[in-house]
Amino acid sequence: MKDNNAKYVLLGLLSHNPMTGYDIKKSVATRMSYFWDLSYGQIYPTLKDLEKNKLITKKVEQNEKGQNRKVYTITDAGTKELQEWLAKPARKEVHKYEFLLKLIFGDQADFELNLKHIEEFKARNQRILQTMKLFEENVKPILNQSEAHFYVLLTVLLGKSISKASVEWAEDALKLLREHSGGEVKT
Amino acid sequence: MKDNNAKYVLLGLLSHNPMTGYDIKKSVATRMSYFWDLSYGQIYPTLKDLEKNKLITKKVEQNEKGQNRKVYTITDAGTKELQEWLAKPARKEVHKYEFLLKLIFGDQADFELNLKHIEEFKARNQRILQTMKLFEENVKPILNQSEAHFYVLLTVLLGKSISKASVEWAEDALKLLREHSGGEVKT
DNA sequence: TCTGCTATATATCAAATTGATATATAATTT
DNA sequence: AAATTATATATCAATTTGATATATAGCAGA
Repeated sequence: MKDNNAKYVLLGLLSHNPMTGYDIKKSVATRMSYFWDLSYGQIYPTLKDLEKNKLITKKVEQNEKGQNRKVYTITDAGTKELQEWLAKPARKEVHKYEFLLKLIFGDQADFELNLKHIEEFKARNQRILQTMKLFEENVKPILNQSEAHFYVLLTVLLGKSISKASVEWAEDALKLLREHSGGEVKT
Repeated sequence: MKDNNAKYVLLGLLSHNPMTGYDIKKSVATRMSYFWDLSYGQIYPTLKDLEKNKLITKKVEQNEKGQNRKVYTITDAGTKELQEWLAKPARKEVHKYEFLLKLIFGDQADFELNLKHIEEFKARNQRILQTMKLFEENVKPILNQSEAHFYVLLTVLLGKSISKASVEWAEDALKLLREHSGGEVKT
């Protein structure tokens, strides 16, 4: 079977709770919003694939009201596969900062435009920072309830640190840019 | 023609200097290493496409020794297209932290494994931090030589801030993890 | 000298991913 | 009553990735 990260995200999440594809999408979009993303185009085919290979099992919940929910549960083989993957070294981080792509060509644009890109980046990171602080507050009181919470906290703390550093950079960059553009050169 | 970021990376780089596809690959891999990546599979087809649409022009350098170099130069239409793109708001940042994917399922692994993932992340970021410091030192003395250098500096400063924050997080996380695993619970 | 390694340079392609869209129903808001 | 949001599954064209193929030059070391 194909060996992509999506496979292990699903196994990992299902190792905590049985879930539907829709649940998984939501889970990734909240818990992992800072550092990962999965589309339905990855989730549903991968669920099929995992089931075919007996790493998870499907149970169709007959629901009178609404769509039938297909709830997936991890198997022992699935748990083993997950643990083997966890033992392998991680690949290096991948980043895409589209705004830096625009900023690095800032000499081709005018001052206000460059300011705007930085300000929008700052605003995005302020929102993320707030979210991370909220997550932190929510997880800290329930740390003792489950071993898994501790690891969620670690990931949240990285998101918090980086978004904070990003906001601080933005403030410095705005200052530097204003000096660079506005400041007359003194004798 | 297709409208992807690769197109604008090429136009942006060619707005500074005429280059070959190979030069572009190297340029992205150094200047932009922190925040963007382009494969040959994007570069060569996009160069063809840009030339067909007269946003760049090709000049084949007849080289007795070695392969012929195809040097591309941006046109006025290309410059205009670049500037229009620069004026549009940037999309939000995309991150992939594979090690966090492993760490967030840390309850399924053992202590040493989780430590190892954090340590490797720390090492990666220490290397990046050093590179960014080097870039900073190299660019600062030549800031007055070209307007473009100032914008490169801004991007380098963000890479520096974030890799520094990442190293610091790693140190805190290692401490927290050791406490979490090793510390006996007191009355 | 020749062997292997690195650098220059262009090019392609299978496999994976993205982002959008389609379908259907329930619940909630206006 | 209509519109919007939420739940839930599914597909697919377009794009991106990562690897590989091809060819030549230059250099280090055995």
